[in-house]
Amino acid sequence: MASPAPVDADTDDPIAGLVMKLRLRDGLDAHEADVLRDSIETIETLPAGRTLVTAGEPLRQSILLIEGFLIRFKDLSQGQRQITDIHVNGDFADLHGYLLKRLEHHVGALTAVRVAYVPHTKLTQITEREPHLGRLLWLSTLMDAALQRERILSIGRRSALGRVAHFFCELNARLEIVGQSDGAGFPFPVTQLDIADATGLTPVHVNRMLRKLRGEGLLTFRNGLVEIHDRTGLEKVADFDPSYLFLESLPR
Amino acid sequence: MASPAPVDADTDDPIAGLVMKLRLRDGLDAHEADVLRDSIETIETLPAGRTLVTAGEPLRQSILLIEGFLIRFKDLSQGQRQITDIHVNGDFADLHGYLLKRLEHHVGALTAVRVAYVPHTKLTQITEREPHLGRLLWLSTLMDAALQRERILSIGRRSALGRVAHFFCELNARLEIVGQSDGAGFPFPVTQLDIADATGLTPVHVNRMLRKLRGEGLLTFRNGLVEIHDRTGLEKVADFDPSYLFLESLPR
DNA sequence: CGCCTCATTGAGTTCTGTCAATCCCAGTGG
DNA sequence: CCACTGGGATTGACAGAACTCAATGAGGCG
Repeated sequence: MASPAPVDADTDDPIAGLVMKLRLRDGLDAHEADVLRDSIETIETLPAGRTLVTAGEPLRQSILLIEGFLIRFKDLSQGQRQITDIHVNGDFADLHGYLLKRLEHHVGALTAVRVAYVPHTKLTQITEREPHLGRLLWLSTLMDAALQRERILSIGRRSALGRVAHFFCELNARLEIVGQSDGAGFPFPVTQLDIADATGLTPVHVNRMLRKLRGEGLLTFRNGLVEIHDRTGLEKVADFDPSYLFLESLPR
Repeated sequence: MASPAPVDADTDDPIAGLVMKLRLRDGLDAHEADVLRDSIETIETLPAGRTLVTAGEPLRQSILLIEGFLIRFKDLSQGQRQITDIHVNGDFADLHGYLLKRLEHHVGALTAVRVAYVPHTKLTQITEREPHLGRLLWLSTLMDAALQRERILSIGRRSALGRVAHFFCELNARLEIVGQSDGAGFPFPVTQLDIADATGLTPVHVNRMLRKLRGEGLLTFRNGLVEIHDRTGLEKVADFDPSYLFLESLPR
C-alpha cells in the first residue's frame, strides 16, 4: 500500500532514473552510462527524516537519489524552515556539493530513500576524461537552478492556492519523466507541514488550500497519496507552464 | 554624479571582475585568464531596460557582465513579474544558457550595462581543453544557484522588512567582492518597483519598508544611491548570514 | 486504553496588497 | 524664467490574504 508502484524505472539499475533523464536531453551512449554506474561507491537505504548532509560540513562525495524523496532546505535563525528543492528518483541531488566543497543548506530524507554515493574524485575524472558526460552533469545542475527560479516565481508572485497547485503540477510532471507517476496521481508520503515548508506557507493554510483544491474537484492529497482529478483545471489554477522543465530534447 | 565610482575592478580588462571572483574561490593561473579573455567575441554597451535574451529563443553565446546590473526575470500569465537573479560586475550572467540551449526566463538590463559575449563554441573548447577552468565556470553557475536558494528562503520565510534589508545586505556584500562598494554604500540607479519585483512585494509596500529602514537609521535608498548607516543593525534585521556567498577560498 | 502525531476547523489578528490622491523633481517647450 | 508633463515616490484609507492561537478530531501504535 505504502510502497510506490514501480513502473519501469525501478529496475535493479541504480542509475536507471538518471539515464532516463539525461537521455531525454541529449545523447548518452552505453560507455558513458557505464562510467556513471562505475562511479558509484556505495548504496544505502535511509529512513524518513534522516539528515544526509549538514550545512557547512566538508564533502567528499555526492548523492544520487535512487528511490524516495530528498529535500534541500535552509532555516532562519528563529527556526523557520524553507525547502528549496525536492529531489525525485534519478536526481543527482547533491552534485552542487561537488565544486562548492561544502553546502550552505542541509540535505534530508523527506521519505525513506535509497541513495548512491559518488566520490568527488570520480567526478573530477569524468570532467577530465569525458567532457561530454561532464557537461551533462553540469547540465543537470543547471536544470536544478531552473527549478529553483520557478520556485522563486511561485513563492514571490503566486497566490497560496496557486503555489500549492503548482507544487503538485511540477512534482507530477517530474515523476512522469522517471515513470513514477501515470499522470493521474502518485504516492507522496509526507505531511502538510512539509508542503508548507516547500511553498512558504503555514501548515494551517496549506490545509485550507488543499480543502479548496479538493472541493473544486482538482486534486486530493490524503494518506500520503496524491490523486489528480482534473489535470487541466489544476494546471490552470497553478498557471503551470512546463517549459522550465526542459522536457524536450536538447540536441547535442 | 550618476556614474558609479570606479574602485579598482573597473580597469580596462573586461574580465577583471570575473577573475577577482574566481580567484577568491580557487587558483586561476595567467594562462586560464588569457583563455577566458580570448573567448570574448564582442563587447557592447546597452541602455537600461533593454532585453538581452527572451525566454525560449535559441542561444549561441553567453553574456559576461562587465559593468552595471543585469537581471533574470520571469512573469506569470497575468503579467506579475519576478526577478530571480541580479547580476553584478564580473558575473558570467548567462552561463546557464550555454547547456540549456534556451532559457526559460528573460535577461534584461536593469541599469545601463556593458556586456561581453562569449560564443558557446568557445565554452565547449574550454570544457574539452581546460578541465579545471571548465570546472570553475561550472562552479560559478553553482554559486548562482546558492544565491537563488537564499532568495527562496528570503521570499518564503522572511518578513517584508527582512526581505528588503536582506536584499541590500547581499548586494552590498557581492559588490564589495568586486570593489564596487566600500561597505557603506553604492550607486544603485533603479526604481522601487524593481526592488519590489526582486523581493516579491508591491512597490507601495517596498516604499513603506524603506521608510522604516530609514527611520531606524539603518539604510537610505534615494536618488539611485544606497547608503548603509548601520551595517550591523541592518544585517540583524535581515538575519543575514553570508556563508551562502562562499566568500572564503575553496582550495583546489 | 492512552499517547502521539497530524489533520481540521473556527475566531480573531496582522501583515501586505489595493486604490487613489498628492507630492516631487527633472526635463521640455514656450 | 515659468508652466506643463510624466515618471517615480509617498501617503492614507481600506480590503483581503495569510497567519496565529486554540480546540477538536482521526488514526496509528505500544
